Amino acid sequence: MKQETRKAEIIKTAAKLFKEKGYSAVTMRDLATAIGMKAASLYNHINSKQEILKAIIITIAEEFTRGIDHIINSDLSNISKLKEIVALHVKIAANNTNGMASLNSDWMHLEDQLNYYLQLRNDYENKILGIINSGMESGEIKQGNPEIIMFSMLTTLRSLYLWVPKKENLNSEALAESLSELLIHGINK
Amino acid sequence: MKQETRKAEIIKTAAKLFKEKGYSAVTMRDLATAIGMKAASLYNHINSKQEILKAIIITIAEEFTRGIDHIINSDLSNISKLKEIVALHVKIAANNTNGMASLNSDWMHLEDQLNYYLQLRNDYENKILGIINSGMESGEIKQGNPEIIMFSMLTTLRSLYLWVPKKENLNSEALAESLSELLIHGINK
DNA sequence: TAGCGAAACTAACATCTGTTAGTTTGCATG
DNA sequence: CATGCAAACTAACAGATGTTAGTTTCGCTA
Repeated sequence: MKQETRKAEIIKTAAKLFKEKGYSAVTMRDLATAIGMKAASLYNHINSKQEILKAIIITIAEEFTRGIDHIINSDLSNISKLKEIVALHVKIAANNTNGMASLNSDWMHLEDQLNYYLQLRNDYENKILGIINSGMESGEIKQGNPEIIMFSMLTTLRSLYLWVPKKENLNSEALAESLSELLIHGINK
Repeated sequence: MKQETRKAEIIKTAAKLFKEKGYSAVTMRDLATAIGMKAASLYNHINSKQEILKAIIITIAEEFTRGIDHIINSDLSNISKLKEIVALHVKIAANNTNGMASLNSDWMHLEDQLNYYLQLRNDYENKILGIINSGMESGEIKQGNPEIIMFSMLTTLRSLYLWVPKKENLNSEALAESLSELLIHGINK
């Protein structure tokens, strides 16, 4: 097996540029320059611009899927499951800030993989909804509109990539703890 | 004064397309086709693609600025001010769903107006931070990291445009009420 | 040392892009 | 009916874009 380092470098650099300007506004010449080569040389390592986007987004989406399946299959309480979801998002956002930006903002530019991505996202949201509903039935969670709760929680978590890199002094565990506390108990004294 | 309807239609249609694919991926030919004219004809009404983006984003950003200044200058409690901010976001998101998408996702493609936009956004965030800090001092709000609270609240509110249009049966007042309750008191029973 | 292969390069392509110039159309007013 | 003007059109531009073809470079192994 050859070293995949060059391909990995291309994908990593692309994710950084996609975060700054979005997929459509980043050209293959931009990407090549950022790496220090000519655009045509990129094609020794990748097949298309689209393939780069797919590698970035699908990798993370599948990571989320594996994460939530593990949480769902645990025997934690519903509130604890939600806390684990917060921790999952904090961890992925911390490890792959740039990729998360593409997942959030450039998924609509997926071509062949668009339907697959949408399916993963839909399944993910339904699993969270299931936990919230179950928590309401068991009395752990206040009655309310489960979709509003999921929306609020998930948009906060999905936007973590914007915010995590600014706070390097705060470690992941502490951030996950603060966020869980906030989302579950609110701000009211 | 001539009728501004054609220009307004161009900006409104552009906002819709920008929401779907992002500023960079929407061409002037796409926009013209969506309206039912040729690309060159657009220039009888607008000066550049960039001007359209500016019209969309700066209009909303200034609306937020006016809104928060009004709230800040009221004599409401800090918690009530936060509730008013929620209502402000719900109202703007409901009235201008497509424009909010550009504000959130395409602000970095502003050229001349980029610094002005960033200044408005920064001022806005600092005003919210001021309310949260003041609420902690007065004992209305639990001690905690004010930036995490603001981040969580603001990312939820900024993403409302993704979600409001799906829930046409829910009116703005009810949504604002539910969201306030959720953000302030959390989900814990 | 010869030569093989990976990975860089130059050159070019066909198409798309924002925008301008110049022309035509058709309605409202004299 | 004549005419003036807003707003549409066609044609074209100069440059950017993703990608391919063919060539060169250079370190490793036989």
